[in-house]
Amino acid sequence: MIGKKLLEQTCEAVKQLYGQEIKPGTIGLEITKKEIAGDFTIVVFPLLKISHKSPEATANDIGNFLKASIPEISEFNVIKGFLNIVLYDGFWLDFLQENCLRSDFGILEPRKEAPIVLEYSSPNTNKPLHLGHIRNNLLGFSLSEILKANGHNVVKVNLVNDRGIHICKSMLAYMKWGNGETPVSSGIKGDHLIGRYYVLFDSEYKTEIKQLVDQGLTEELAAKQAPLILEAQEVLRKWEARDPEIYQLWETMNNWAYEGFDLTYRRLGVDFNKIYYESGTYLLGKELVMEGLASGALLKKEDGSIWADLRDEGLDEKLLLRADGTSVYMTQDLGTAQLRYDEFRPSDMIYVVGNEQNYHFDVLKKVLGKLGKEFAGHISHLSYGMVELPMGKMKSREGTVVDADDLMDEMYLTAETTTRELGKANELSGDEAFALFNTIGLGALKYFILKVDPKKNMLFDPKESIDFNGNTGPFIQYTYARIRSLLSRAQAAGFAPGGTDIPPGTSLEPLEKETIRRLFLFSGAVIQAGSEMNPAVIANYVYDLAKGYNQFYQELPVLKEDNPAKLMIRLTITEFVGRTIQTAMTLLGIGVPARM
RNA sequence: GGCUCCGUAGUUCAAUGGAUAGAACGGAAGUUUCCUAAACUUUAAAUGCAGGUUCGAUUCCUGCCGGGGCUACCA
Repeated sequence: MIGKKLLEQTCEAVKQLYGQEIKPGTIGLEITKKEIAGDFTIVVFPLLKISHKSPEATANDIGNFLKASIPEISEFNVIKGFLNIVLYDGFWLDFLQENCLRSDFGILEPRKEAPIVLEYSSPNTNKPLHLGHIRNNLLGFSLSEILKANGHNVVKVNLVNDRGIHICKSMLAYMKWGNGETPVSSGIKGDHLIGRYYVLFDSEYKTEIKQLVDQGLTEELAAKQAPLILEAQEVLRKWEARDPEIYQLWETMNNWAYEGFDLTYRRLGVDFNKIYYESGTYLLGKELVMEGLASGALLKKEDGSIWADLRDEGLDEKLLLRADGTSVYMTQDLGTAQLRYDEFRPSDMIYVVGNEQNYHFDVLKKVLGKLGKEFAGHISHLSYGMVELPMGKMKSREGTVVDADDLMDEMYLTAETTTRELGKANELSGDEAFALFNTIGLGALKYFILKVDPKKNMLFDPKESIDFNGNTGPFIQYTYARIRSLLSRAQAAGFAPGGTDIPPGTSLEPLEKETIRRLFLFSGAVIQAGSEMNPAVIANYVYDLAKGYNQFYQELPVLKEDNPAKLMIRLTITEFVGRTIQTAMTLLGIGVPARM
């Protein structure tokens, strides 16, 4: 509001003073830096060409104009080309009183418009979820919350890769060496049990390759001719032909995986509105490919395989259907996209997928475009960086994968140990303690992942583990718990935050005003996080808010303040900060405890 | 090789082209008869190299050096 007014009036000032129309976008409006007197700063350097005056003179011109036209402005100062504007404390008090009790502060009303379909998670059924999936799931869930807070209607979808050569490998290994083992008989979580057979396949396969190489074959040839891989391919063909025995085993093993995934998802706190299965979409993909072939958009090679030629668009040729008629990853993604479009008529389709698949999504969009799908232009890819370990990339075959379930177990244990060491679990019941350790442990993990810009690779050191002090989830949770504690004391003493008792004309102390200014910035952070598809914006915002409040809390008495007006202002700020921390953490998918 | 992303304190992360490059951890020194010390305060410490555009560059452009990813009839 005030920001918009400042920009508009600055444009008006330029028009009246210098006789030239400019767009608001050409002016830089910022929050004044902490060390400098002021609330908002307008950078006038870009206007010098129009004003033909020095930076100082230009800033003074505009400052005088704004002060005359905007009643909220009490004064201004100029440092070089920076026009620092100071608002009356009354402006900040009004803002505080109007918003402190709103549960929807910073959140936009849902709009009635076509939904955004957001795909995330996308597991393979041949192995359990790991740290990379955790980043994916946390980003996807948080992004959905952020988009909703921006007024969008969001449909969260999961696409399970339940078919393909990878699951056939697990199945083959199970048929050969499984001896009828089940999650119940072994006591192993279903997804982990399947993962074992995938690993087993891989090691046996490697052994075969080595033998063939010893017999004189090249590595490449050996990998193609090893009996196990040929058998796995045969399993895939049988599966596509709906061979009853194979099909039944496939259903059984996939259900093991789903049971395992459900537990992991529930614990992580993520969910979906709809789950797609690749087995249910790849046939539609095949149809689309055949249509594309008929229309001449695609081409068939001599061996019968079908391709998209994207060479004139800067990419290469892309296989869409193998010579034996079986489909590939791209085939089903074409079908899935079409299915989603038909089902939801979305305004946009967002895919949360690692940056190693950037090329895949370039190709997907181009192929859909070639097939004449206008929704191809509404596909966007939230491409996130990899999670690296100190040793480098995670490799399932080398056993350096950080398992999602194990990691959550460790976080829980660390939370428990730390809390007990601090003596803060003594008065809790068993259920309360369990809930608290989960909240803290997961909060630490989630914040650790989400505070990093999604686009960037990030490092995770399992040995160093995740800290609970400093710029962390528990730090923010702790700030919240102290606020809740203070608020319940206030209630007991008969004080109700809300600011009705604040006399007009009350002045604010620097720490009070600074905290209110931080609260003021929340709406902008929500909008920025949404438009950039970046939860880290919210994470960094809420850390800054909590950090600032801790200083406020340390330096200023609230309930022990003698002056009733000051007491009310500080209590109201406390209430407002507590609500905003909770809202922001909800956008990240992180819970906050009433005490810790 | 081609395409692409990334190089910021010892370490992990910030910084719509704007003021003196912010935090946290680790290091050094402090704060508790006071609303929860998982906190707060003080302090040392960084933009890979060389050019260019600009009033102004960590940010944009070029080259170099270093690292990741893709370049599959895997997903």
